[in-house]
Amino acid sequence: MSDQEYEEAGQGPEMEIVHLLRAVVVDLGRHSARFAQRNGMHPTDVRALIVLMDAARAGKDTSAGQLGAALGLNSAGTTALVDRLERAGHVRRVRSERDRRKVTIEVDERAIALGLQHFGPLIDRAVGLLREYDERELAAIKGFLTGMQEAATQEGERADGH
Amino acid sequence: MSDQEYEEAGQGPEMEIVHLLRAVVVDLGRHSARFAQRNGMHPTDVRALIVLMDAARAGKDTSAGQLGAALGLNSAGTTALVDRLERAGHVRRVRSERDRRKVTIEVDERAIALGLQHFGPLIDRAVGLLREYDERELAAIKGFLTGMQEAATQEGERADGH
DNA sequence: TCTATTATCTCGGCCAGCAAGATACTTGTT
DNA sequence: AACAAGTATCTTGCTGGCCGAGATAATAGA
Repeated sequence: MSDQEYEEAGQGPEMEIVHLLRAVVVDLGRHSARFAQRNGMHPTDVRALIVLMDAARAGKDTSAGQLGAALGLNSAGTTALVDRLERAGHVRRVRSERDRRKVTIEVDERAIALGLQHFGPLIDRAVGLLREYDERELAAIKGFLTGMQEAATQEGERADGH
Repeated sequence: MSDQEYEEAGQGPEMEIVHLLRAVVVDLGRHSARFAQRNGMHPTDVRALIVLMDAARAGKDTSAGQLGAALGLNSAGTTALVDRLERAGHVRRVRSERDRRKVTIEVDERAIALGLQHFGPLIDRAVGLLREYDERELAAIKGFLTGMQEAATQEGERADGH
């Protein structure tokens, strides 16, 4: 981004959308934070449940180590996280049969229901919004989001020296 | 969201975009977290700088209290936050002339340069992506993001009992 | 002036996460 | 089988962000 482009930030139609996306990220973050606080959880706990439920939807088990890696926690932090979630009844620890060092984390059905109760209305609104668009418009939205996702992950790899 | 809709989650074209948006939020969050860690900062510190720079772009001063309120911190946490940022040289405390109780927080030019260095490439990619779309497609992207922002904030108010 | 209000800071404590090491299990080698 | 090395998780002790309560200082109204 050149200095000149920065001077114009917030003015062009493209920059307006960039700022809008950032605002959406912030506001959705706040939405998650409210869910966390309302249920006596921390942001990390919510992120953990999302990771676990994503894996479950894909039909995969998640071990404690995988969960910690996905969240960027070390082993001690991961143990503390799972302790909190288990104490709150949101997940269960299950020793793996094959490799008895492993602990797979299972999400409790009530935690899923709790999440649906909070995020359901927001998802409904999103689906309702998207139903108003035709195929070309949906492709544009999808293309932009996909591009931003790639950019966000690639920028990270680039700057990390991978 | 009905149970039936949940069963179908991830399958319809609308739900695909919903999951995509969530993934974008997560990945952009990670991108910010990298910036934070690379500069010895915490996520809150980055959020604070964004709040301060947004206000500055709008031509407004930000007091310590306003900053804390925007981040959901109490006064003790806000003081500690500004202490950290000031110690790192990212901001300056300036006593207001009119109301000498107030402390306005000014962002140092080097912090702005640091932010541009990190987020600039990502913004460039976003602008580049958006330049490929025509007006109707841009309107669709903008409309969807605006709708999601409204939904995220309104859901919060609703459930908070406002 | 006296009181109430507002803005920030100070103090003490809680708790999430880290670093280092312990424990338990698995795998590869002999 | 026995031993060493590797792997997954847990334990311990500590750091530091944030909170609650209260102190300090400045402004505003009667």
